Amino acid sequence: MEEHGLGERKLKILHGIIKTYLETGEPVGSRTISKYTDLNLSSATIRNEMADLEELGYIIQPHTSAGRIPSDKGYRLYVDMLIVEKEQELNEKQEQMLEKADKMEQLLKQAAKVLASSTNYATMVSTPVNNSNKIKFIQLSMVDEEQVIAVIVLGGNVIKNKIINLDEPLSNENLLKLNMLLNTTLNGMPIEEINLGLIARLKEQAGIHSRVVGNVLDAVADTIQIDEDMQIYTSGATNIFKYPELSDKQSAQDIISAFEEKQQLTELVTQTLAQEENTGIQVYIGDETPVQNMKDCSVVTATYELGDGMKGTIGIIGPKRMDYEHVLRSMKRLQNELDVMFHKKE
Amino acid sequence: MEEHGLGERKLKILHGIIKTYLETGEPVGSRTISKYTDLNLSSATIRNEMADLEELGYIIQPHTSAGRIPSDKGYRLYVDMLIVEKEQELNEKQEQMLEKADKMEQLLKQAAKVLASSTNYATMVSTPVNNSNKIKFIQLSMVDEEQVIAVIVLGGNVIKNKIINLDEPLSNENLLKLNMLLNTTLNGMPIEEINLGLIARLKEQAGIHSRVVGNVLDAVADTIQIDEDMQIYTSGATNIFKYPELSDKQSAQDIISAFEEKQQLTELVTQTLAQEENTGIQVYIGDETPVQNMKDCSVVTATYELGDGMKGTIGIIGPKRMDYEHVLRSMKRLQNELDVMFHKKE
DNA sequence: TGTTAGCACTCCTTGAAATCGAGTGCTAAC
DNA sequence: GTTAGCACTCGATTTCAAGGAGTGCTAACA
Repeated sequence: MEEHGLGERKLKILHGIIKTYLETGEPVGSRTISKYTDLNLSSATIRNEMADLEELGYIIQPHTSAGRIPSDKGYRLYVDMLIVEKEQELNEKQEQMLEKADKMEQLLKQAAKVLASSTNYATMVSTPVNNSNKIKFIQLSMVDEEQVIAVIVLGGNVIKNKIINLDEPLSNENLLKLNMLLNTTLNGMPIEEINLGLIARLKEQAGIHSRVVGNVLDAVADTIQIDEDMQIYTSGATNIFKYPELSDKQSAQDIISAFEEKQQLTELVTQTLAQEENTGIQVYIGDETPVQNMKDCSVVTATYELGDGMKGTIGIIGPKRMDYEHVLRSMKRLQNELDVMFHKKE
Repeated sequence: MEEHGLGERKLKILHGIIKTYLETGEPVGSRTISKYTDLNLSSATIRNEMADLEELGYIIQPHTSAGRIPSDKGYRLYVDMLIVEKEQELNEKQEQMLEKADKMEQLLKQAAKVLASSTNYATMVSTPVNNSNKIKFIQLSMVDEEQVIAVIVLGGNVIKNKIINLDEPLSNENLLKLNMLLNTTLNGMPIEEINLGLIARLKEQAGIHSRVVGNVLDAVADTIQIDEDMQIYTSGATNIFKYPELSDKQSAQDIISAFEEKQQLTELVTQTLAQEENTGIQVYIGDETPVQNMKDCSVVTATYELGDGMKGTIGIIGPKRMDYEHVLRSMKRLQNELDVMFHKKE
């Protein structure tokens, strides 16, 4: 994690300050710490240590005659210690808090809701996306004289469709040929290998019918390529109003529009998925966050997996004085639960 | 609309008060009206009239020494007048503000966004739902030994799928039979006619294979029935922060969670669609709204149609001092635009 | 040398009092 | 019926004083 070079005592004091501040949201003074910790030191001594901690950048004094609040650096140290500590106690007993829901979509929505209400922060859950997925099934069928429907199933049973409007008739015979061609060529193929070159070759092989066939192939390629199908479900955005430091108009507006417009959350997910961490859990404090709108918050993300290279992200957004302990625990639990659920379902 | 029995002059004064209040959001005094209107009356006279209007319940005095603000009743009168007035000028020239987007989903999202940014209110757009839709195409295909995919296309090109896990193998022959059966029976059938009785009859006809076949049929029926597929897209929820009267924590929280949880919006849509209005545009002021969380707002909804009985809803949520004129105009325009777009696309 | 008591000082918070001003209702005159 | 004039009301804003939490520093203590 990091060299901090703080003595035991300074560490304890810092810990005390952060812990207290997490609860109260008010700057914490020397007297409080003096009584709170088991150090048996007078407030004066604490004051001296605090002065040091401030100089080292771990805490901040909002104004001369106020107590201290943690800086981002302080939070960071605290969280890092916490993560180390928590990694020990793996495989914690996990209750089943999620009812079974037969649709994944429902399940994830519910997960977000449960997480939000159990933490009192804003949450998001993304549907899993495939960085490297394979085509499992592909088929064209006539709907009527003017329309063909393409159905494609990817690994993880992701289904994609497209209705293709024909501008000239396509014989049953040709449809059959096309289906054969598509199946022999594309079946089992990872989608990232499907590119313009391949499509061109396919068109060539399809031979003389190239105009209609070409259109159909283009449509198919298009359908596969577009992977905007990551959905993000959010819940508890209004929880931020529980924290005065995020409740002023500007902050609230920033955070909530990030939640509504989803664009920024998508980036957050992408970035999270890209980063390969051992535990799969990441904590962004203040400016560390990839989402500019949330620079006054802390963001905790976790990755869950489905196999087949499908991965999704869970996220919690709250004030910097977040109950990191609880959040990390909840995260880990949900992460496990999702893993279990999805592997059961396969 | 309603008997109000107000004289020309009182009406003009009320109109002036509302109009001014819409712009400023501040209680409006007699002097302002005296100067604003073309009545050429002194503030004293206006004051007398105002006292009358207050007694009649059209305006309210927040406290003794303040100007007047419109009551819900006042707004109602204003809006009703406006609607009558606007119905005259149908078929107004409409600009194309929406770029073509080939996916309906994209189109609707964009519509919400455009509407939000052009009005500065919060907006929602629902995807169309079918009260009475017909099956246009239905097909089962083998994905592999253990899975069958059902693809169903409804009128309006709504596509539904379901992957069905087989617990015992299904021969190609039987699959073929099933497909034939499904097509002869269900094709062209309105979905509301598909019920348990029909399914039972189908199962009977399918004969001896009843176990596998039964499961498949159940799954198909299930897929069709579930019409939770109405999506609601929202935009500009944070616009409410532009209006101080909706910016306090409680109101903001109420409104925004209604927007996030969608549940209440769904009810709003359902209710709107149920109500058959000539123009398709409805205005709910304050307590009139079906959504409890929005009782301090005005809600304007409009219905758009796709033919085939597919209908969707557009909604605008803003403060009671909404620019009704502009909103009604925008609504009507968007309504038309959507109609045009969708009918073009068929 | 590290710890602590004591004290002057800072500066935010709270609340009361003073002031301001927009707007009213009423009366009397036109 | 309309209007000018005036006393009055009452929320909003500003001002000011007190209160108090917390600090930094110094000097004494173990």
